[in-house]
Amino acid sequence: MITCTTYSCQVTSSRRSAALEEQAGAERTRLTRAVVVDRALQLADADGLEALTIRKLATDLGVTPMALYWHFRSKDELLEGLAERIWSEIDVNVDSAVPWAAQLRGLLESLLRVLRAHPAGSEVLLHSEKQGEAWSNAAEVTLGLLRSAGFDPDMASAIARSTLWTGIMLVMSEPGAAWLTDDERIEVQRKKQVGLASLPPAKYPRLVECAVPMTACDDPDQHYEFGVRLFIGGVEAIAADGACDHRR
Amino acid sequence: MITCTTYSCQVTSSRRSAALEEQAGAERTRLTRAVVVDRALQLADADGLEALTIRKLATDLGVTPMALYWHFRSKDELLEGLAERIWSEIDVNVDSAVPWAAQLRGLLESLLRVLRAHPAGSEVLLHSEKQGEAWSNAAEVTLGLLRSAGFDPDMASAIARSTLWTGIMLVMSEPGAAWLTDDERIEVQRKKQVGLASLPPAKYPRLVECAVPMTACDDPDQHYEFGVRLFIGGVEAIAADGACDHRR
DNA sequence: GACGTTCTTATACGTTGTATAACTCGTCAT
DNA sequence: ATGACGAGTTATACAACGTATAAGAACGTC
Repeated sequence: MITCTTYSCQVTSSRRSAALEEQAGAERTRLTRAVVVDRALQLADADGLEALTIRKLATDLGVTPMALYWHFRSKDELLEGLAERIWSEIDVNVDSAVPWAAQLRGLLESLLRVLRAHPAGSEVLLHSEKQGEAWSNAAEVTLGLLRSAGFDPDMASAIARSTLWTGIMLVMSEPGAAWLTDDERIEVQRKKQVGLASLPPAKYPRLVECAVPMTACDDPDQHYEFGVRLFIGGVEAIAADGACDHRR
Repeated sequence: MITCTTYSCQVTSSRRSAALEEQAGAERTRLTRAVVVDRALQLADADGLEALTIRKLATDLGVTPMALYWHFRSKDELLEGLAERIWSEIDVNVDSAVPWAAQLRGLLESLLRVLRAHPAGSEVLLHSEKQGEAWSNAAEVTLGLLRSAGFDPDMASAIARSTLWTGIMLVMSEPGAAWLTDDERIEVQRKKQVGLASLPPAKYPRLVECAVPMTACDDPDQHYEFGVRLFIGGVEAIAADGACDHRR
């Protein structure tokens, strides 16, 4: 019996033919949580999180949509899997010899590296519940270095949470619309620029003046360096400021 | 002729009866962009942005879903309307007599007031294109005070953008799941707390120790005050630090 | 071979955004 | 008054989505 659906055409009564396996470069290895998460992350990174649908993911894996529901109770659970996967990529090895601020900066930069490598990453983390093992590891390390620095649990928690959110925010706020071709992105930026630049200068002198730096970003690294300095500077200011909050 | 659909029952051949207008407290005033945006914001704030659907909004207004498409080309355009509406609520009157840092703090706090008043606000702004008039006003004021403080256009733009994103982030990162009843929210928090507290203390000493402050937030104001201090502190640090960036 | 567990498929339902075309109604020129 | 016209609304339909349900295939163990 041959079933031919919109998802894929494959022989189901006997071993799948090698020819069919090759088609579309579809791997016919058994499905696994890890395999599904991998492919899902690739898809989301390539076309945006909102383009990641169960059906597309399934056809991409050469499988029926419902096949995924054996491995994940729901799409939300899959997204949790994505989040955990992303957390697991961040490098939590810190050099405990350097000052605590440098350690914290290292963690934030590691987070930024991962999120920049995964265009869909920030949005995934944004909606995740944050309670898996990989998250726990990252949180533990962060809290550890802050507690060792002398912050009390309340302050350490607040700073740790802020670190995560700062990372997410920095990536999402990088000027330049996400997942468009480079040409399209540049075009969109240009359009926004002229939009600002052609505002009435009498009413919006500053906005007109800053049309370019408000919309574009010649060097992304600069954007991130600014953000990291802002955050670390703030934390140091708080550390110096509230000496009473410092008691362990 | 009487048409009776799932959306509403109303006499269409003659003037609508007063009795029908009263039902469900439905206002039968002519639809307007402003009216639609108003109701949409109410709906989104009440049940969450993902609960705001064209169909629900339409029945809520006592109208067919497609009626909304006369006033908005698409749902995205409606969301842009929501964003503009939210921007228009923020108070951009700053006391130019006080130091620039205090002015900036005032703007951020104004933004926070609005976003805290609109539970759906942060998510709306997160996806908005930010190019309406209300946005321009806010951006102009922010850039103005920063330029007057002596920051060059690049730095002023970076700080202005950061201010917005900090506001969004602070609201989204307030511990406590959104749009649940208070009881449910407390229950969810308790569940997360025990989840952390019951982790192996040998492997996660800090996380166990900080289980409560990492998940709960006795006083939200404290969370926001911390965030604002962190941000302003960072900006001041940058201002003091890079004296070379200070040339106007 | 028979069987139970593990995985996959087939089919179907309800909900979403919205394209298309028809319809209603107030306004105004005739 | 009346016919035309455009602003505003409705009726109907479609494709895509997440997923419930039940049936089927594959495979390790006896």
